[in-house]
Amino acid sequence: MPSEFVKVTVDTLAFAVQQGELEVLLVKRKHEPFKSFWALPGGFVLDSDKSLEDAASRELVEETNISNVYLEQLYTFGDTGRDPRGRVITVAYLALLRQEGLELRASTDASGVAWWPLKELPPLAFDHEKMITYGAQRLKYKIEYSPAAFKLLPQKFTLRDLQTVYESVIGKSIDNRNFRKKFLSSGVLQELDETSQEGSYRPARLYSFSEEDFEKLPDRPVFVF
Amino acid sequence: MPSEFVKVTVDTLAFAVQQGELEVLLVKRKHEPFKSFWALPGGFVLDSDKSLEDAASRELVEETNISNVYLEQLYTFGDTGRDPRGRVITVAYLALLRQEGLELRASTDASGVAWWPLKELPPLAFDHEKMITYGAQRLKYKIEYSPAAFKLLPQKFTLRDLQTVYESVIGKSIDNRNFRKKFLSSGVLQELDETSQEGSYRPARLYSFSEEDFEKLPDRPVFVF
DNA sequence: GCAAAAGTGTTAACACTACACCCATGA
DNA sequence: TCATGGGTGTAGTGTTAACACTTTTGC
Repeated sequence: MPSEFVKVTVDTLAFAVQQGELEVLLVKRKHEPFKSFWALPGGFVLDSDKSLEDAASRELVEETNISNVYLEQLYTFGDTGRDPRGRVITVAYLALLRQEGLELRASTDASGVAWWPLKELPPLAFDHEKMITYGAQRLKYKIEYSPAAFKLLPQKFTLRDLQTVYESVIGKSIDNRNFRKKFLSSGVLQELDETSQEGSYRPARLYSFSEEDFEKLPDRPVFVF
Repeated sequence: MPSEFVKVTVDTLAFAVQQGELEVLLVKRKHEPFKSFWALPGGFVLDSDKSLEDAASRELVEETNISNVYLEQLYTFGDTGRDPRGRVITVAYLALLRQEGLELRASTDASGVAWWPLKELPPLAFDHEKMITYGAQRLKYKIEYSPAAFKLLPQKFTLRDLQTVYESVIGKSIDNRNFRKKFLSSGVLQELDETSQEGSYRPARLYSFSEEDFEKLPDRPVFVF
């Protein structure tokens, strides 16, 4: 076989925030190598995949039963020595999900599928720990200049929910008055006529994110550093 | 051959600013497909390449004689139909260069190597025009929040040089008083005891970029949108 | 009326924008 | 002395950070 042929896989880093914790979706491997280690869902790119994103999407459905998610290319890992079986180049994708309503189901190739808090990851297959560290870092930047946070929330959410997402992702607490002011004046939130009732205390107003209003925002100023 | 084996190439988008114009480095193809079209320098990843970046670096030397450049991964293109010969996945790299002092030399596989202004690109092979458009956009963002501009300049440069780089990349003119204020107060420039003499007018002070001072800057504030 | 989380305003420091003229040099 | 690009300051506006108490609800 000519040496320029290599194996290419796509792996997906699916993140979600649950109870104020940033979590990532992992599957438990049933076969060697790294049998019974946890790993990112993913697999080989096939000729039938029209695009790399299609391949990632197909693997995500097969291995976790999650479909119809927003995927964004993260990085391509291609150092030698990543896989004991030989050179494998992996294109990593980022997915941002709301956990509620998902029905995880492991494929027959896996002995489990589960959300893991980033702070308590199990031993991982291949270089997947490095990949997750990289992805979490990218998400941290991304949430600051893009509306990524809203992909981690249901359509209707409270300002507290939104703040919790930011705090989980960036790993710091934020002043709630400044946070609310910022978002209420940003023009990307629509105040709904509904409240959420979570306990025996004051109900919180619900908001939704307005994609159209976000697009209308002027470009940010030059020279941010 | 099992279908999960595919061909992978690395292509490099090498940018430089010359006379206030953002330019990209291209090579003229000697062979089919796209014979005599201009294309990005690049080629197949080999087993002997320890990393994708090594592969990009090796190809850049082979095809243009440029070595020792800073490379950064840009994006991986993998749709079907990119290459008439079959599925090819391409990992694109970004290189930021100063043109001065480079000795371009085409490989025997190419019939030319040259810098082309982004505004006057020739017809390009494969989907390379799309790749260049994407790379230019990324550079535009990148220059705003990172010290990328300094990679496009010699070690010693005038504030006018720096401003020209910014203006070429973002495609807009900038108020020179505000620009100077911004950078002089940013703490990343070191004023040198030298001036540059370019014509029969006032010589301009030279500065250098201080990587260490840049690293010392505090993290930018949260929520930039 | 108590427990729990929702919601609210002001001030001071800093950063950004807009804008037009004088300065230093070589020829 | 002139032509050329180098270099400078200020006022107004907007943005951010710091900071603590009142309100609403169910029980």
